[in-house]
Amino acid sequence: MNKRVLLGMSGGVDSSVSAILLKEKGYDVIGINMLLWGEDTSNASDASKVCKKLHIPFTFLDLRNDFKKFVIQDFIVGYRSGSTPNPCIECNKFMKFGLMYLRAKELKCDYIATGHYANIEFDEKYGANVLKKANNLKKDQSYVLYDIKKELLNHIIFPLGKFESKEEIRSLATKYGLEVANKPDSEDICFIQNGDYKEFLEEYAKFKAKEGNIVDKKGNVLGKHNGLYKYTIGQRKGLGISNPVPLFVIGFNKLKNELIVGEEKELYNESLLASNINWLVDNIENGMKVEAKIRYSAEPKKAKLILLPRNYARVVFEEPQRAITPGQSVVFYDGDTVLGGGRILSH
RNA sequence: UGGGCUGUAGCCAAGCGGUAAGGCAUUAGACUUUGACUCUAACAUGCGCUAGUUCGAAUCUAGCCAGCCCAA
Repeated sequence: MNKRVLLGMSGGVDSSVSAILLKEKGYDVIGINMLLWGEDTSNASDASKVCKKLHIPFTFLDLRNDFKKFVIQDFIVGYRSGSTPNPCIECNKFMKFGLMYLRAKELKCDYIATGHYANIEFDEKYGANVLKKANNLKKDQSYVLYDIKKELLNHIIFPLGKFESKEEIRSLATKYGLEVANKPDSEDICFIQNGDYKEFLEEYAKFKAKEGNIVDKKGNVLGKHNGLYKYTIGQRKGLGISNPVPLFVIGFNKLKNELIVGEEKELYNESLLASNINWLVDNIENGMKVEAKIRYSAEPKKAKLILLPRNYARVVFEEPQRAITPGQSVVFYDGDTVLGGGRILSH
């Protein structure tokens, strides 16, 4: 009997091609579309059309309440506390590799699959299935997957992980006559339509712009800001201060409602403290050397890992890192293998 | 109303007779399944105003205006 797979389908090219690939490999595929936000069901109907074309069953899940509870709440709380959250990580943890997995078990599926760019392979060194970077490093999404449960690694398939280019995937979609072949890649935060997260916070979470001072490290007032949530560490745009050299946000003072700015060199720090560490492999040792990646689009950098109680860790880099930002995640790699990661609390 | 200094884009600022550097800010693209960073492009027919000298003036001269400083 064929193995059964529940495939998350966004209605885009990637997940649609994933359906083809799984089917070709002989899996019994069930397509599922999850509505996370808003009223727009066009993606669901795109996904449904693809399933129809490929003769696979299609199912639908309205997860909007859970999405609000797990992802949106975290996003809002993050900004309220002056940090910069990454909602994609929460979404993967709770939605795609949380609730969708539960649904898969209900449907008696052996695996779940998504169109993420990452690989899962058995690795001798760790004696288990591990999460690895995608072959196409430009599209690699292993970073946003570090917070899933380790046990799931035995039940996930990423059909696109081995592809070297997006073009191959699009041409496969064309070859099979999928209408979605030329849909643009999705970008930006999915629940924020016009790309303006500040507006979202103001309208949905009732954030109010509260004016305060922009100061340097010594406390000299350099200008005014209009709401700390509009800024993140390392940000340069939108300060409105004339200065011989560019100024960047280097910190916040929540109590005084002050934005602290400084020159680029002041953005560098050589260690960070992270909490809520999730491990995807077993053999982690205190003091071990890893490569640590501090944001989605950063290069992993050599660092030493110091394990602390209660799932905290300190990460000490060989070279100072630019703009270590509370709320973002640090993900640990051993070459291509994701060891785990956690949330940055401070530098 | 004696003396001195300054006046170049939203801000800072170079130029000191040969036809307006640069930085910040801003805007538009690129990059990107987070926020940022980064990259590319755009941004003063005009240099406080008016007259003059000159083939040619932001640059020299005169007057005026504005601001600052020193002395009364």
